[in-house]
Amino acid sequence: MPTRELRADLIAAATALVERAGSAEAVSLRAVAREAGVTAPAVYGHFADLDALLAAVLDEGFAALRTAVTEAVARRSDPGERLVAGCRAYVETGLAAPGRYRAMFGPRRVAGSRQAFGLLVEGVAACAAAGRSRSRDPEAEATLLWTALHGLVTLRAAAPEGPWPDLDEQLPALVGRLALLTPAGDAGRDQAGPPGPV
Amino acid sequence: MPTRELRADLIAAATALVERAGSAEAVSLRAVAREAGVTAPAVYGHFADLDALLAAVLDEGFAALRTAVTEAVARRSDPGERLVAGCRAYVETGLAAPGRYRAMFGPRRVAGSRQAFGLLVEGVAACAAAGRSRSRDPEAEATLLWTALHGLVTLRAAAPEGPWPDLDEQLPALVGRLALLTPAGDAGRDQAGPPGPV
DNA sequence: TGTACATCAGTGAACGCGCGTTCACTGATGTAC
DNA sequence: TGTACATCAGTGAACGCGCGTTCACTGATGTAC
Repeated sequence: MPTRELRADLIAAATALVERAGSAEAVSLRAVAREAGVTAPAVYGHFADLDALLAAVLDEGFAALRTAVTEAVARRSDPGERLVAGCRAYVETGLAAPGRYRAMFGPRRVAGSRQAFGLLVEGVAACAAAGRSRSRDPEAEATLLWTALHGLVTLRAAAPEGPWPDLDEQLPALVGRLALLTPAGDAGRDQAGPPGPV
Repeated sequence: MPTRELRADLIAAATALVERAGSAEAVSLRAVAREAGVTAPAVYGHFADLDALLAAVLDEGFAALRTAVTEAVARRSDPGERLVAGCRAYVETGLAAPGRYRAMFGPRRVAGSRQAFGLLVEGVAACAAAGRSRSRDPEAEATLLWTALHGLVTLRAAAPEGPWPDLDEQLPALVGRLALLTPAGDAGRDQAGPPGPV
């Protein structure tokens, strides 16, 4: 058993247990040590206590979210596409580890989530500046968006058996409507209908 | 200590603990008994085990959600108003006991949530039938709505310190945009802008 | 190259604690006469 | 009205268990000479 890698192994083991339990509260220090193939006191060489270990797990989760969104956004230039791609990356990263995502927004831990929100505000504002969104208050639109994306991940995580519509349909509709995207290119397709009553 | 009321007292005690802990996993049978002013074995006279007790707590939560929505909807006749009022009742009931709400959608428990979804589909369909919504697929719109309402409750529950916009502003926008409401009466006000690019 | 020693990550034993669950019990309540 | 008895909801003691944390230790690794 290598020595200097134990810290990473412990985080990996704890991540697996959080995912399996679907919650951070149900994970014990001894269980993590067992999963990592090490005795319980060995944990204290790397973390002050169980809370510190779990905090590291959740921090990694927030970092994963941030990285995925940043990379997805960097790969495109059209503001509408960037917004949709960023939102999709957020949702997909969340759904790739739904138990961890849920724990990240669990009781008494919200940590690094506000950073992602900043990206969202910028994304909406960029769309508005480019005439791709009718938004007059990008922060309000971003709040609605974040709310909906969060709901998408957690609701699907809670009822994974579904039935759920295809993400490829649902997500552009959600983003298009909440960010008030206007119909150019792919995004906001569903805004095309007549605005008046049928 | 009265006898026949103990069952209700235990549920009330467990509800309080779930709320305080923000999660069902962190609640123990002995803690519930303590909170109810009774010894631990007394619980077994009313519930098979801790899981059964917690299930009763969550069932009450789903019943509260159902009742609140049903009553709010029954109090109005305009389909658009009914939809918004029902959604508001859902969110407010959830936020009144956010810990319990979170537990209701926690790992391995989803139970009675699909019923509320039926109400939502009907609400959107009624709006569409009355020409108050452009929806061509009420089930799809209802899914988006439920997703967003769920996100609204859980995200605010996770970060209660805010800052969050006023529900009176946020909720009609969310419902109006996702349910494709058309601007008549109060709801869907934000659909009034021009549909084309600025 | 070979020996003596310091370092220090992880071990194994031990502690006290709260847990879920069992069991024989007790003592209040309600009925029969 | 008064006594004897059945019922049964809740008690108190006990069990074995997994937990977080402590402590002295061990044994592999790396350095000094």
